[in-house]
Amino acid sequence: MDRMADESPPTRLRTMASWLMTQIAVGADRLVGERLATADTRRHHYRVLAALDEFGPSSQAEVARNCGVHSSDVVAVVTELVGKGLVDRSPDPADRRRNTITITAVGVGKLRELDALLADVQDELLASLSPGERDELVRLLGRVLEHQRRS
Amino acid sequence: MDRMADESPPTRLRTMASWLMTQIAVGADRLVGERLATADTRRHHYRVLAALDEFGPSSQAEVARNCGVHSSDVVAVVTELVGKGLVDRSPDPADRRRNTITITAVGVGKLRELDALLADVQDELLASLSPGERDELVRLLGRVLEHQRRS
DNA sequence: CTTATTTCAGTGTTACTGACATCA
DNA sequence: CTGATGTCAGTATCACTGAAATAA
Repeated sequence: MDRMADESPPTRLRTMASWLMTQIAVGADRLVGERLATADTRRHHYRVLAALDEFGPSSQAEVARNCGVHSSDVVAVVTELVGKGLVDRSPDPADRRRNTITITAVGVGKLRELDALLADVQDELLASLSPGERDELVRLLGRVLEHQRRS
Repeated sequence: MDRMADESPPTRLRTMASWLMTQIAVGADRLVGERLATADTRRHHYRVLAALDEFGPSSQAEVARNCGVHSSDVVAVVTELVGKGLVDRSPDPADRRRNTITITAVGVGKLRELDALLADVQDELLASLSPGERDELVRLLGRVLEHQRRS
C-alpha cells in the first residue's frame, strides 16, 4: 500500500489558478447547495430573488441578464418561485411578449433568510483567512471576473 | 426598456466569494476545455497524466486520489488514454485486483504540450493582475482549498 | 423583415451513487 | 469476514443549444 499523498494533487495543479478555483468552486457549490437545500431552495432561486430585489420588477430576459442564469432556465425557476408564492408573474400590458416578474413580500422575507444562511457559508469557506485577506481575495477575484467578462 | 446593468450582478453576489469563484470557475472551465479540445484532450486526461508524471506508476485508485478524479471515472479516462498510447495499463502481479498505470514517453510529450497550453490560459485568465497579485491570489486560494479539504 | 421575448425539448460535461465481481 | 479495487450503469445539476410561437 503506497498510500502517499492522499490529499496532495500534482504540484503543477496546486499552483494553477484555474485548477484551484475549479476545485474550490466544486466544494463551495456543494456547501452552498446543501445549505440552500435546508431552506428548500436552489442556487438559481436565490440568484433570481436577489436580482429582483436589487433591480426591481423585470421581464424574464432582464432577470436572466441581471443574475447570470440562462434565459431558457429562468422560465422554470420563475414557475417554481411563483408556485412558492415568492414572486409574481404577470403579463406586461405595454409589451405583450413580456412577463413582468415581481418579488413578493414573502419572497423578500425568504431572501433575507437565505442571505443570512449564505453569509454563514462564506464564513466557513474563508475561515482560514484573516478579514484583510478575505477582502483582498474578493477584490482580486472581482478584477479577474471583470476581465473575464470583457474577453 | 430598462436595459440597465447588463453586466452588473446584484451587489450581494458581487462581493460573495462563493459566487465570484463559481462564476470565474465557469469561465475558466470553458476556456480550459476549449484549449484542451484543440489538443484533442479533456480536463480529466490532463489531470491523470499530471498525476502519473508526478507520482509515478500507480494503481487506478491511487490515480483517483492523486488527481481528484472520481475513481469510477478513472476507468474510462485510462481506457481512452491507453487508446491514444499515452499510458500503459498492466495487471499488478503482486496484487491481482490492481492495474498498474504508467505514463508512456508519448504521454510525457503530450503532457509537456498541454502544460504550455494551460500556462497560456492562466496568463489570459489573470491578465488583469500584476505578477505579485497573481502570486497572492494563488496563495490565498491555496489556503482556502486546504481548509476546505480538512472540513 | 428583423429582432426580442418566452417557452420547451434536448445535449454535453462533471461529479457522483450504487451495485457487483474480484481478490488481499 | 472485511475491506480495497476495478468496472459498469445510471443519476443530478448546470450551462447551454436549437427551434418554435408570439409580438414589437
